[in-house]
Amino acid sequence: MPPVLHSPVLEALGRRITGGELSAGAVLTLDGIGAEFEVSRTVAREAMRLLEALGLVRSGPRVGIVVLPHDAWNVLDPRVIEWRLAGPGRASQLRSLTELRQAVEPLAAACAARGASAAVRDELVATARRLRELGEAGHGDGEEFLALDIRLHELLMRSSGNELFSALADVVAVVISGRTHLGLMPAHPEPEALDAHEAVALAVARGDGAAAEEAMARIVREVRGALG
Amino acid sequence: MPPVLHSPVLEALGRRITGGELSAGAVLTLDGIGAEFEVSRTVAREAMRLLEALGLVRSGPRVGIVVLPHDAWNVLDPRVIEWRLAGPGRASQLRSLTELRQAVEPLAAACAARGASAAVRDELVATARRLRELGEAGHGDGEEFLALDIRLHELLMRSSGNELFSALADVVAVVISGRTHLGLMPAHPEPEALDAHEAVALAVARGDGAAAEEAMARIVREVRGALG
DNA sequence: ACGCGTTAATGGTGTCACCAATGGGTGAGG
DNA sequence: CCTCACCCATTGGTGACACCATTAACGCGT
Repeated sequence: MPPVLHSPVLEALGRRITGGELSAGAVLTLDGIGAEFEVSRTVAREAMRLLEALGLVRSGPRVGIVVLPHDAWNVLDPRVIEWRLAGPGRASQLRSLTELRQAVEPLAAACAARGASAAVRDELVATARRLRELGEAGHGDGEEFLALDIRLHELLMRSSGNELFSALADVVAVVISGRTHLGLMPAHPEPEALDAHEAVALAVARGDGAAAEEAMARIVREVRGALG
Repeated sequence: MPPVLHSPVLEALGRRITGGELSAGAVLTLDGIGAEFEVSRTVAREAMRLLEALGLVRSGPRVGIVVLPHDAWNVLDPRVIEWRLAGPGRASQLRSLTELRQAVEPLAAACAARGASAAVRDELVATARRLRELGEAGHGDGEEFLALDIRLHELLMRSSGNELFSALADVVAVVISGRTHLGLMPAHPEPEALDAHEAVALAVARGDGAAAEEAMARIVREVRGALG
């Protein structure tokens, strides 16, 4: 709760490495980190341990802390994802993530059609309806549209009954958020996109897994198309 | 590798929490950990930080280290997955993971059909062929069959051209391995399963993404059916 | 000049003692 | 019985220290 995070160090170093500012093979030392961020060795060590757990660095005696090549990174960790989305290469990262969405979200929607609670079904159709209103009014790039879009996808993932899909809800949220904050979202969304969102909600509401899966596939395909 | 891990503490605590031995709300203290594992407070703190990064615990002054409910866990982290597969609830975990495979692997196979190198295509068909031989000879539950099965799926994921799918290759490997080591693998695999594996390999070899996706979907559907 | 064993410097690993901050439990007072 | 202020257990963070693996430099012999 106290956002007083003991590790702005981790944040800075993580972004620096994932952003390519520190490329593979670069070497850091605890003293260097401590000096730059004006922290003690202990907290530098803790930040380093976290970085190590994320697969970004590896440390050894006499060697210091060496930055690992990107194929050793824990690319599925939310922190790494966010850092990479904030740095250069965000386009490529966005493509990879969208491909993952393409794989997961349709199935998640199908599962949600089987397992969602009544309250969730209601909120889904209400959200989709409001989404259509905002989209047709030309606010497809606004904050409220964004929040509702995220909410709808999050509801679907979390209601899938699969904790792994639930965990990916955060990732999807970051991706959606990233898309509009990078200015890739049109003020007037494609009508078929709005149709598809409503179709997913309605399909889940009536428990039609196949239809939900198909409609969600349409959504993600459209998103993917928009990225090239 | 420096598997010379300074933190058997993390292993032990992680398994204890994910296994339910320490349920949500349980409280630990650094001194307690230090005393039990005979380590200093510093290393106990580092282990705790890692646990915290995995979403297993939360720590605060005067509060100690409280175990978080399972829906706060970082269920997509390989370590958490492995711990949970080793403890009770492995059946449920296996179901969730298989559902994830069902979502990801078909698309990954389709991508691999577009992006795999010539060497990979060759190895894929060779592996599938050997797999059939072993399966028909009644060694479907043997170690060599397992290794080849893992190798085939790993090749597909890693050749997908998507680093996120690559990262999931480890997970898939653990799942496949878990299935046979838990005795859920028949000595004589279903002929259609062998057919499907060969079909995937051949489809990828000739660059037919749609066929690869369909065949892989058949494989995973069969696996899922075997779990109930 | 080259190869190889020995030695020294480097920098992480782990421990300890210490102080600051915090927030939940406790008990006094209304 | 409820409120609220205080206390202190426990984490957060610092600095100094010993230890030791690894690397690089050195020196010796050929």
